[in-house]
Amino acid sequence: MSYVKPSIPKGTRDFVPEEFARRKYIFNTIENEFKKYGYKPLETPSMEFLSTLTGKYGDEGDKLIFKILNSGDYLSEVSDEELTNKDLKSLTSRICEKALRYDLTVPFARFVVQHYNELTFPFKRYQMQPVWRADRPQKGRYREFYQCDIDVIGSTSLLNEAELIKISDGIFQKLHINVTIKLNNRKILNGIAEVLGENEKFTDITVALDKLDKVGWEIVHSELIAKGIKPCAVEKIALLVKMSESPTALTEIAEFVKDSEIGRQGIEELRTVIELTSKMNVKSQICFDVLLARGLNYYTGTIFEIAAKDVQMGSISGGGRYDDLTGIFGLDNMSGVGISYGADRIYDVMQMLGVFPESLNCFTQVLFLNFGDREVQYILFLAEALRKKGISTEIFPDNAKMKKQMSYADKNKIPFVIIAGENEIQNNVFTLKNMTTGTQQELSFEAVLNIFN
RNA sequence: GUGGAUGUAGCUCAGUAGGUUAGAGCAUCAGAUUGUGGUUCUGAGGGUCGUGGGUUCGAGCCCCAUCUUCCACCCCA
Repeated sequence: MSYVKPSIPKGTRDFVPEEFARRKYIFNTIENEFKKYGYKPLETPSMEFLSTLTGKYGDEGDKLIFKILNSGDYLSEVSDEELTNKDLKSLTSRICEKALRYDLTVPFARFVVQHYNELTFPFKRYQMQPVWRADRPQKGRYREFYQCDIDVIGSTSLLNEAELIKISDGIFQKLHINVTIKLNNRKILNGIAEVLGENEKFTDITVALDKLDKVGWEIVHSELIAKGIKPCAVEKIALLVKMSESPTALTEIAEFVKDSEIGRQGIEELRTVIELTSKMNVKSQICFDVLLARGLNYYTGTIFEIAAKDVQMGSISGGGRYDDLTGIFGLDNMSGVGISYGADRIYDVMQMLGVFPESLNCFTQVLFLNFGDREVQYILFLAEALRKKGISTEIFPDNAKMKKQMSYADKNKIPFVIIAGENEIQNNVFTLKNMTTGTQQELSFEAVLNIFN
């Protein structure tokens, strides 16, 4: 008989009960914080039309979208000519009309436009669902992973930005992760490009600068030259890099872009956001970083990125303001701002830091040992009474050896075991054993219930 | 998509220069202990050495391909 070796696709994972509990803890913490600020839940389907997703994430992003083959005879409409030409772009659009979502923001934009008439603006929503990327997996990078997004759309107020920072701060405080919240504004970057006289090379410059801390100035320098940036502009960029490390970076950059209208606007916005958060009792470190660019090309204003301080891991959170994401679906003047938390990376970080509460390993509170049919009759009422009080209670299903049953309790980290055999029935009591201390006592029905108050 | 490493029991790994029946620890199961787990002792089960080819009298070890996982780049959560 032949069988397939059980395995799952690259970059996907099973979550065992203990992992699930820890993940749930992260989701709950995040969700509670979202709710506090009046964000409402939303879920969208795993798949969207491929046309909804393509063109939103840049060329690199488009390549990473998982496509879904049409059902049925999906080649019947395709001509032999198209097949032999092997033009992937036109061919995939013919045989794949659906794709797995790549993030939660674009489906959200689609949702807002589609349900425009039913929504009240500003609309605040949160969404915690898996997304899929055909990336090559590595540390902190999966092909299926969960994002927790909040967005507010239909408001240009910078109070939203400040609130998102405060929410992030609250979440990471609760999860015991020390973070740096990096802040920048796309308008400042636009202003810089304008001042440099390199408007059309804007993306090239920001992308090159974004990896400065990783690869160093030498490599960034040669990349800028290679992209055809004028030498005098490259010199100014070098100056900019120096400024970025200065404690008075904001003032210096403000001076640098003072001749650019949009640049000044960016500085103004950034100052407002920082001013607002300063009154919100934010504990995490907030820092302005001109070099922060972020790839997703729909951002137009504030951009955020959050990284854990004490461990080596890519950013665990990122987001920004987008002025025209709904435009592509036919709805203009709908500015939004949002941030996305990567649950899986947060999990990895917490695991490395060892900051998960110990209590998450405990599922069942009480285990009744099983000594046979008559004894089970005797414990049924107590088990029911405990469950009624909300205590997770198990009755061992088989009349197995006591050693096996005790061992089951031990392995499952069940803190209490109730032993009720012939002796207990005769005296109308229950023996309650505390598995942590190893002590046990005989108690009446009511006395047991009182212990679990 | 580019470059580099990796793959031996459920897990972590040994495996000497290619040579008979591939090992250990942990985990699992059973017993020591017929109403007491976590410690200890004894024993047992479990591997077509990632997969497919090739070289060789002979391959876990050498060669090729392929897949997996990991790391860096690209990009990102």
